[in-house]
Amino acid sequence: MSDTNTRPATAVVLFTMDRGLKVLLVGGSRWHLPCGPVEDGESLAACAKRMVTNAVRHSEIYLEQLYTFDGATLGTQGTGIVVTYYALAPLDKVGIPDRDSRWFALADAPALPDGHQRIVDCAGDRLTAKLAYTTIAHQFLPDQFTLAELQAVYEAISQQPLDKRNFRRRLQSSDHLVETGGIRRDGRHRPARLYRLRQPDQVAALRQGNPK
Amino acid sequence: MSDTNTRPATAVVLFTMDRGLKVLLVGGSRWHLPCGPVEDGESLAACAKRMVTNAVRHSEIYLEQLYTFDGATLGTQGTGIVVTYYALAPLDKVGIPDRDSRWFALADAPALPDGHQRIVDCAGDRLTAKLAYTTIAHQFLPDQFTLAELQAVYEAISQQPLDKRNFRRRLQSSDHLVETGGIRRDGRHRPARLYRLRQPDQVAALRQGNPK
DNA sequence: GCAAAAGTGTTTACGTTACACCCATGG
DNA sequence: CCATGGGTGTAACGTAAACACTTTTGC
Repeated sequence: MSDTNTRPATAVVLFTMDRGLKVLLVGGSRWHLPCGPVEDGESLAACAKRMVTNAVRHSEIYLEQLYTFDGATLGTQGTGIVVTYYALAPLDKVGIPDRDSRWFALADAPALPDGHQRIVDCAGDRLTAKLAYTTIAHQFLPDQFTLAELQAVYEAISQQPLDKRNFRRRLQSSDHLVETGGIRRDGRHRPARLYRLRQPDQVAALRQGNPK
Repeated sequence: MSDTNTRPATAVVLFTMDRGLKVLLVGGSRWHLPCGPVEDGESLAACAKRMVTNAVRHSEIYLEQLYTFDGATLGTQGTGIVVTYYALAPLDKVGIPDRDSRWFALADAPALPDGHQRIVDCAGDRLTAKLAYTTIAHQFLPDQFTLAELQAVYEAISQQPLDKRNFRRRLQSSDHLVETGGIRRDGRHRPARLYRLRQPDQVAALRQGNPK
C-alpha cells in the first residue's frame, strides 16, 4: 500500500546507443535506476531531468513519461508513488560516468531492487514499440547521420537484422528525411551520404495519429 | 509549479456506451471529472475506482492509467500531481446517475475546469487508438453479443462507418471470437448469432505485442 | 587491383478495400 | 408477402518482403 504522505519520486531509465543499447545505472555496489523525490516547486519532468543531469551534458534531452507506480503495483511495500520516465541521448551528449554510475547492456545488467527491473522492461517495450511508428530512433543520432547509422539503431533496438534496400526505401519515402548534400568519408570505401530530419525538434508519427 | 506536499489525487474519465460514447461528469452546476485525493494506505487504482463507485454498480470495471500531470503541465497552478485514469463500463453495469452527475456525449460536454478537458481528450485518443489493436471494445458489451452490436461500438468510437463484410471477416479471423451457438431474436427479421470472447477476462492485443 | 561498405529495382506474396445480393424472421 | 436487419464471396489494389549486383573510395 502506498503511503501518500511521502512525497512523490521520479525514476528514469536513461538509454544511450554505444555499440548497442545501453542503460544507465547508479549506486556502485547496489545498482539501481537514478531516482529521487520531487522537490518543492519542481515539475515532474524537471525532477526526472535532474536525476540524470550528472550523466548527460546537454539539457535538451528526450524525456517521456512511462507510468506511475504505487508501492502495491511496484512490488515494494510503502514509500509513496513513483512517476517513471525514460530518456534517450546520443552518445556524444552523455558524459563519461563517474565510478558511481555505469552503462549496462540490457542483457547483462545486474539484479535490480524490487520494481526497478519492471520499470526497465517497461521502458524497453515502449522504446521498441515507438521505434516502429515514430522518428524516435533519431534521438540517438547527431543532427546529420548516414542511413547505415540509422539502420544500426533500428537493428540494435529491435534486435533483428533489417534488409538494407527495404529499410532505405521505407525511410526515404516517409518524407521525414532530407539529404544534406554532405558526405562522410570513413575508411577505404565509398563515402556515405548524410541526411537530417526535416523536423529535427519533434518526434513525429510515421503512420497515422497515435495517442499521447 | 507543483506543490509536492499536497497529496496526489486521481481523476477518472469514465466512458460508457449508450446510443454513442458517453463520459461521466459530476458537480451539478460546475461540471468536472470525478477526482479526489488518494487516502492513506490506498493504492492509486483503488482511489480511481472509488471516484466512480457511485456511478458503476459492479466493481470489476476496466480501468487503465492514462498519464500523470503536475500543475505546470495541466495548466492549473499549484495543487500537486494528478494521476489520471480512464475507465470503461457497459451500460448495464452503470447506475442511473444522481442529480449531481450526468452522462455527456463528447461533442456536447460543457466547459470543464483547467486541465480536465485535456484529460478527456487524452482519454478519447487512447481509447480510439486501442480500439484498433486490442479487444477493448468488448468492455462496452455484455458477455454475449452480436456482431452488429460490436460493429456499432467500433463505429461509435472511431466515428466512421465500417463495411459490414470486412468488419466481420477481420474479427472472425482474429481468433478472439467464439460462436456461442445461441441466437438473439429481435424484431421482425432474421435472428443474429451470439458470440463471446475466447478470453473474456483480458484485453488482448490483436496484432503484435504492444507496450504497457 | 582489391577489400569494404554504399547504393540501387524488380518480382512475389499478402493483407486491405470496395462492392451487391440472398436469407430468415415477424407481422 | 413484405419489410427489416442478418449473413455471405470475389476481384482490384496497394503495401511489405525477398533477393544480388554495381559503384566508389582508400590503401
